[in-house]
Amino acid sequence: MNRPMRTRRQATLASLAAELGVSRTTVSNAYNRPDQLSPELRRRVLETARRLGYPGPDPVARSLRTRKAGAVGLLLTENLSYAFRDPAAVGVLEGLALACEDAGVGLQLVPASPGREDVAAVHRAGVDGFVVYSVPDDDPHLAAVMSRPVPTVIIDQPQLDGIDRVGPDDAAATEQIADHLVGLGHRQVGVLCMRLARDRNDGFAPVDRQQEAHYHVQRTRLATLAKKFASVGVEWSAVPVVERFEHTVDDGASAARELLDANPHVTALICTSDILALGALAEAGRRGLRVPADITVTGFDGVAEATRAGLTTVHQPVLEKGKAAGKLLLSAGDRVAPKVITLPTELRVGTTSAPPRTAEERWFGP
Amino acid sequence: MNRPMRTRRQATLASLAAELGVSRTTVSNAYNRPDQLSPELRRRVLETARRLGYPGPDPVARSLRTRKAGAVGLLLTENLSYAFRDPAAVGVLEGLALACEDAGVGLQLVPASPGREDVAAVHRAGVDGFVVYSVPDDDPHLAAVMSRPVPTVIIDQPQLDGIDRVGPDDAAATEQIADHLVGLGHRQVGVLCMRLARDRNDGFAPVDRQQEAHYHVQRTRLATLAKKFASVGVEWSAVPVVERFEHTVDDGASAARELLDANPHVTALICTSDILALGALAEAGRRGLRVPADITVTGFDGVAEATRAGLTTVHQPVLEKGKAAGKLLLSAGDRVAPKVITLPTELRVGTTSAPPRTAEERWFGP
DNA sequence: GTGAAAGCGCTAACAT
DNA sequence: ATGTTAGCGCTTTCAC
Repeated sequence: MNRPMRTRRQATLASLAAELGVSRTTVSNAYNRPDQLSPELRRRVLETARRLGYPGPDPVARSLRTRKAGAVGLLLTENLSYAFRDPAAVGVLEGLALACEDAGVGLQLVPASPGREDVAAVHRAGVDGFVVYSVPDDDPHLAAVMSRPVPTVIIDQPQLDGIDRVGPDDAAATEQIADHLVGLGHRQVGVLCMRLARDRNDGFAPVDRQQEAHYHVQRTRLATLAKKFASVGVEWSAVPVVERFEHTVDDGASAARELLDANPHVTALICTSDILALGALAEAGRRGLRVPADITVTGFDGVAEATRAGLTTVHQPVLEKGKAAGKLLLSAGDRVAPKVITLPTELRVGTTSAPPRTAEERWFGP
Repeated sequence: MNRPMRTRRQATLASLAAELGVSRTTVSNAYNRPDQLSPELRRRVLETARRLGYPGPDPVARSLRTRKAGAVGLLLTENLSYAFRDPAAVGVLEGLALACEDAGVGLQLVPASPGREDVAAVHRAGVDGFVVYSVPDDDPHLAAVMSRPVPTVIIDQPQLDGIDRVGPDDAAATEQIADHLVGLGHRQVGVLCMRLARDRNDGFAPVDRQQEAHYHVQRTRLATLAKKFASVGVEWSAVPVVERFEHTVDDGASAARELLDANPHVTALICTSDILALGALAEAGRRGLRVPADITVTGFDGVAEATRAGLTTVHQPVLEKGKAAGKLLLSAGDRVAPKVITLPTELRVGTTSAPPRTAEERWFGP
């Protein structure tokens, strides 16, 4: 199994053909169309190839000629460490990888961290299409992807005219949660949300920042909450919304702390992701608040760990989302009109939501 | 942001040059070496490019010319669903992705499921090198990778002469666990291990199968256990070893069940992975066995979930493993002799290991 | 069943 | 600062 280190290929299809005294076509056929030449000749070709150390047709040259790279790119403008630690993201990745494997094409993670403004990697990626997963609408990498003449499908966000997209109906999903909370009687609520824009803002997010959010998913969820609560007389501009740039359980906890320190009378913490909610749960415990007796906490996504924790949340099928995106991309040639796939969501009421305590209960115990 | 659907590029560097009345070099320079031409001319080039819908130099053609694909391939001969559900594997993937991102190169998952004998995807992948993660030594995809004239580094297994490798010292790590168990006084032990070969065998693995295992990691761990326990008088051929093809918590549980049904007197369950150990823990609970009072359970890997469960295990730095592999691969040009990186492991004694109960205790309670 | 011709689209010496 | 030349290694009609 030993292998010499060489940086330059020594044998090519042409040199092999010369050595054998046959045409390049024949050698090419030996690899790509075995039925196009006699078994005996093919055997000879392959045998000579081994002797000369010819590793078979160069994939890049082949791709140039056939105009197929045999891979799709994945653009993920998130810190990889967070992406791989978020079960929802891992689920999407798994589904996408599955779809690619089924089709026998590679899945290439394109290097594009949020900080790096360098978009060259997108231009250099030898892929037949892109899947873009949850990036802000003003991301330069996204613009680079859009400038490439290959099919693209976007997962979750942003929503772009004429571009295939797969994602849940965020407004409807958020309504499910909001209705649940409103029904329970919550009026003094607080919100923990993910990054709203590319600039870092760990703290309260005023209404204008909410409305101008470059992450469509967060914008929609907040807007829907605002609408729902306004409809029962809650003045949204008075509702505390705490934003976190990073998406970790610890950030969820610190956000909850910040919110509760400033608004101790809040009866429900609405989180725009399970990860943040898990952190909120931890912080509630730390403060000696019982969930749901003293405070209600809800999440979003329905990841396994949240289910185990009994979190009230809206579940969305993340694996299916990745799979659907992959399939959509790989069948892009067959279509002409852009396609949007909306995935079903389901409210899962767990053990972290209940009616708010009354004022008396709050002072004198249940 | 709308974009026409076209499958064939309409403008090329050459046609753009013609339109502008300049040479192709100049256009190329406009993209790749801005300092090689006047800002004014460059502006004109880019402007005309936009007008003609020229998306910039074709990545594949550029790769052919420069002999750089700008991506590395990852060969993972495991069912993706299991790979993405194993925290250790996800950690490796993350580390590798991080290293690639740092270097600005893509990371391509090469489609190669265990079942699929089709090796073509390996030949078609336009990559500058491969990382191979934990595959059996007789895997046809591995052979295909080795036949390609690009640098390769292997994570964990197999060990191949002349090939870069990064992994823990499995023998030493296993000794740490074995010493711990032997020291506690365990002599009647059972083992739960992962797949030993490409053929499915969910059940007991006789000694010869253990010794002929195509997965070097499992082979080493079993051999080391055999040696250690033999040294204190335990007849290894009498030690039950249960193998599982799939690597899930449920499979760990069912393996534990199978083992304990046949060998109820076993005082310790040694698992060759945390995932299997987590399953064993669950099964112990189901049978009403207290851990560690009634039975000791140990794992291998030291993933976060195992730590949370208090599992006694050997920790290995999975993230660093992936990172190291990536760096090694990306610096392969600088070296001539193959390099092997051995990562440190650390015994982490948790709350799942204790001395075995004596015979009396077993009958009359503690 | 086999070969000749014609590029795929680009970059990198090396001139000028 | 810009152009000329010479391929990178391969596949694919289309003849024979």
